[in-house]
Amino acid sequence: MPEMLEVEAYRVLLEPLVGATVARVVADDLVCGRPVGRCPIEGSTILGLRRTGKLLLVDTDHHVVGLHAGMTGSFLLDGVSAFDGLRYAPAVADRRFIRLSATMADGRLLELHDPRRLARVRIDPDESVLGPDASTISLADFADALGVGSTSPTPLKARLLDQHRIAGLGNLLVDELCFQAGVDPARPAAGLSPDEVRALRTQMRSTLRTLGRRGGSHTGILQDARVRGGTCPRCEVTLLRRTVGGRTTYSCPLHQR
DNA sequence: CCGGATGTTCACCT
DNA sequence: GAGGTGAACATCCG
Repeated sequence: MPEMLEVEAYRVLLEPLVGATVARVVADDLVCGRPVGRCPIEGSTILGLRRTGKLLLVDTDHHVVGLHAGMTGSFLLDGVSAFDGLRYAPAVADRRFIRLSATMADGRLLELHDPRRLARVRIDPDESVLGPDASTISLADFADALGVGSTSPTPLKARLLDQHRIAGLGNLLVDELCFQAGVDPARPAAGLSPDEVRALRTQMRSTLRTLGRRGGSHTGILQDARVRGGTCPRCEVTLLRRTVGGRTTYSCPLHQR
């Protein structure tokens, strides 16, 4: 599930916890791994919730807690998921996969559900390793992140997925945005013209806004065609299926150049 | 049974 | 140093 749109939904879900004091944290090896000793978050008061890219940041009066949902993690507040009522609701009901429970002093309950155990919880994470958030990155920083003008052969998609350069985009969002922008994700990012860079950023913002409203990363126009032999929603030709930037990539051979 | 999946990290190559 | 590849994590789905 989680690319930045889903993580933003988690942030909104958990926002009401601002002001709450954490009474008790029960977790497996994700956080406060030692069986003996207290979790350093117990007794802390939540001051705010932020997000950079796919990282959800909980500011408390003692520490910052970094919550990363990995590939299959989602959060529940008093049993309610951020996706309840939405079209695409991950199965979050299986209690076997609750990896962390945090009880507030007022009785409210925050839980992390994560079948594949790819989620991570970090105390005082190093936020400086993340690039600017994709939804707010400036044009200059965007061009910088792509390495425009350099001689690097690295494909556009690899640059867009690189969380150190731009934070928040995942495999689905990148394919969707390259499709919408009509750009081949395998092209060297460094070779994009200034006009293309500007257009790509505009498309990125619009894709994030549209899919965010619609319900997440998997609500793009390309989503249903992301199968072997899938056809372009515009041209009807068979989509290209390749590995680009280490991830399975679908693109249209005709209108993405 | 096998392959692949929305993510990250690390070892190991070129 | 820069990139790429494959494995690992644990589970589900086609």
